[in-house]
Amino acid sequence: MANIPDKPTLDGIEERWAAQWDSDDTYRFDASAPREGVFSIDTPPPTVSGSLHVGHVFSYTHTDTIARFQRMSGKAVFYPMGWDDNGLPTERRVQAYYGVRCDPSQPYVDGFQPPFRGDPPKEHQAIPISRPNFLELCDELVEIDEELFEHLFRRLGLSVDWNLKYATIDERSRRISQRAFLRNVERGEAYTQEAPTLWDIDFRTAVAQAEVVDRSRSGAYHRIAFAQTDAGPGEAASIEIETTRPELLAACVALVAHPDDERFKPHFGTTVKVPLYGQHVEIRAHELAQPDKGTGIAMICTFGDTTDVTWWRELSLALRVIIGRDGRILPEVPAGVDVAAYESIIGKYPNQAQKIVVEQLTESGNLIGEPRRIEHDVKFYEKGDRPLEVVTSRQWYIRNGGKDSALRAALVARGDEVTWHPDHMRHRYENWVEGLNSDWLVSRQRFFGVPIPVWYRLDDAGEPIYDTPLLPDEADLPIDPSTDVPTGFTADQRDQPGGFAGDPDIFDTWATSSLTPEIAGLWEEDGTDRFDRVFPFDMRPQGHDIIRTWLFSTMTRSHHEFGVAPWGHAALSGWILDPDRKKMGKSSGNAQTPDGLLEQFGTDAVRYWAASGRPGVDTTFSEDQMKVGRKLANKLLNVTKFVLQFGAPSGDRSLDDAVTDPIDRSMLAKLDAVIDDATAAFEAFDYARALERTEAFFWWFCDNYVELVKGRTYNDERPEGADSAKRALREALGALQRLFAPILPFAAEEAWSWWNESSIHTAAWPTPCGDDTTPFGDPALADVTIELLTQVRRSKTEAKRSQRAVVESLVVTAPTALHAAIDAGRSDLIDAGSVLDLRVVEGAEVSTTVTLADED
RNA sequence: GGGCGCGUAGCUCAGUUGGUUAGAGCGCUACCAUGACACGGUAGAGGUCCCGGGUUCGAGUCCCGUCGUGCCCACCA
Repeated sequence: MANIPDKPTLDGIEERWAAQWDSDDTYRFDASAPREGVFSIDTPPPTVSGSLHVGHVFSYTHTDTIARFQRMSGKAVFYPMGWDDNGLPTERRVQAYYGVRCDPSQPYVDGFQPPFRGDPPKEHQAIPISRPNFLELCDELVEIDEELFEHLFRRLGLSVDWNLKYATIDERSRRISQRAFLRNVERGEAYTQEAPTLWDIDFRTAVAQAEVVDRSRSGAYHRIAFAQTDAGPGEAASIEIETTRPELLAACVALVAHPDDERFKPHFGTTVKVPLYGQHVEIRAHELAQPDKGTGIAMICTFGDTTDVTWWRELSLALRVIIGRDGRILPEVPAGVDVAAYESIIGKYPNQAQKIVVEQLTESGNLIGEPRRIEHDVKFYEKGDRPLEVVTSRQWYIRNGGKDSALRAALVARGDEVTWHPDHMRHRYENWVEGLNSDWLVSRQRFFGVPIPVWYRLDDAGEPIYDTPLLPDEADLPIDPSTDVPTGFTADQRDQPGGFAGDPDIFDTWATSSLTPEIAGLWEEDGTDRFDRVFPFDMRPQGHDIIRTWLFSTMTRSHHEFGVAPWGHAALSGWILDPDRKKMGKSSGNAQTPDGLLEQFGTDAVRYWAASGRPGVDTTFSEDQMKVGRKLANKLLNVTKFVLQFGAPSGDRSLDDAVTDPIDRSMLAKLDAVIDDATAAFEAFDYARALERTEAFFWWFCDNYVELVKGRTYNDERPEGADSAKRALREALGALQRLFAPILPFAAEEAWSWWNESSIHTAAWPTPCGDDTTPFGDPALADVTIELLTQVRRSKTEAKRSQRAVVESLVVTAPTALHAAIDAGRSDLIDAGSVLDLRVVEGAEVSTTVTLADED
């Protein structure tokens, strides 16, 4: 065709084809397709917090290969893109970018301009601004970041339908998030409760179990003597405990030992006096106390850790709270605690208070021996910098089986409705669900997020009545209870006794992103039947690190709302490892920028590397693999040019009639097996296997088959043979281009465009030429001739001669059974090997004798 | 402590119901300007499949165990 360039090149094809696909709407979802004709993808909305890294390129490429395969297989592919922009990451980025911080007590400033737009100097003190001003800046920055993300994803060639874009903070997401929550409230699946929870003192918000991580920190065991208040004659006068948190002595409410521990059995029910602070606490028994830990008896404080919470609750202990929401020791002296001693630690952070308390204990003689240094794991918020504290606060929860074994079992069973890729990832899900010990805490004391859509009546004293929250009508969603007024009230009743108050909190990010199927699928949005056409989704792609958060929370919401799993397949991507086998990430400072890689190697080359990582397997970052991908894409262009150059076969015959040469039929039979394998692999979400099979065949095709038959295509004296080869070459080429299209969308489209009118990405997925009952040819036949060709090549290489060197005589020894096969490739072998004389003789083993002509 | 992976050529990895002489790419070595491709081509060297048992006619593949390595969870007085 006329469109073949003289010099095929990969340079610039990304911009050209991305623009073409955009203007042609190549990837637009057919909204009229029936459910069974749809392949729907619950795309992970990336956190928009500044920059993309190689991990994004890796996992999004995997999904895209599946999307492209399904599209070519005839499905209407529903492939949306969302931005997860609500929540803490955005707040943090806004603070860092503009040099501000949110202070809800500040008044709104109309037309506020931040002091900086990007990179405030280090010494800059963040200026406090009102919540509405802060939210405006969030909206502004999110828009900038989202443009960068979209640009990269387009450059990466994702076949997303960009008309299906959403953001987790946009109006639709807020409406759906609030609607789903209100349904949970109505059905009793969501509830509010005042209880001790893990609390980040810097972000000043509660955090959920799923967001807690352990980090190793150094600490010390302090052995402390508690005086017994009612020791009998001759008994030890004190009981010693060990603790890593002596600063919590003032919060001590009991000591606890195991009920079977003979050492302490006599003391259960007696009391001791807490050093320094003087409060009397009882010695209690509880199964959770471990005889082999420390001295075998522990102090219970309200609250040092989550075990304390359990003890406090189950033993019905008193409450002595000393740590405030800002992490400092509270000014109020707890009941029974010595005022003078307590005053010395008021206002201190725990680590500061610990120093003071240890000094005081040393002076008082209650510290036994030297503190013993240890390394131990401490709970942190995954985004936080200081250890979590336990703070009592009122929060909203959604039931997730953490406190209900029947629900837990039901959610585990939902996991069985999903096909996991790879299968072993299901264990991570089950493991997590079975290990839950609390409900899902969804409220956060933050600013940029979906508001919790409830108000509370205030009693005559102005205290909220939490038991009967005031709920909005669904028709009014989304609402913001801090500005909207509940039905039956007027704005001037806000925060007045007898009036109402809005819930000040927002939802955690996961509470909204757990609804991505509903958001992308327009669940119960007016004027659309979209949801019925896409839900349950076919595919949920995501990283295995967020099984416990995103995957599980989505499952929970779908279980409550619809009673089904939200997708049929969950495809888990692995990590990127740097060459030292460590996880690559921003934190380790070794992340390559995706833009740089795409620029340096080309998109297809980077995608090739990504697609060579097996599903769910951690994959080494490898520029070498990208070079291989570059080479492959380049080869695809060049072999296309070469094959098309031969021209089309004459006549208009069927494939079966046109391809007469057994060697050609053998090649196409081999191709059939590849098509079958690649198709099965893609259907099973194994893009890597599909690529591997296709690639292996492709190189065999280029290096052996094309070399073998090219002489025949030039041979005007054998038009039948030439036509057979040309037809077979084109058949294989078209199939190969389509097999590669999901992985190398740009090179495949470029090569395809030289001889086809419409996009390869909407072309039909290739099907085999033959079938099981009537194979198109004998796949092994061509191998016989190619083995002989290889031996001829070897002779030339060993003689250090050019492959073009003339073979004066080639004598092939082979058993009679192979003679027919050798004969089938005889003329091709003579052409490809530059053989003057070929003789075949009978012999048990295959061997060749090659006699090269002298050099000129 | 519990769960789940992984250990095959110098490197990165395939190896699908157990079956002739264990594969690929990169790298390495030697060679080749041959009708598209030097971002090319041809060929070569290179492996006690972590180790030890067992099942089997036959084990890289199945079973048991050891070691190494990674992730998740629990415990963290």
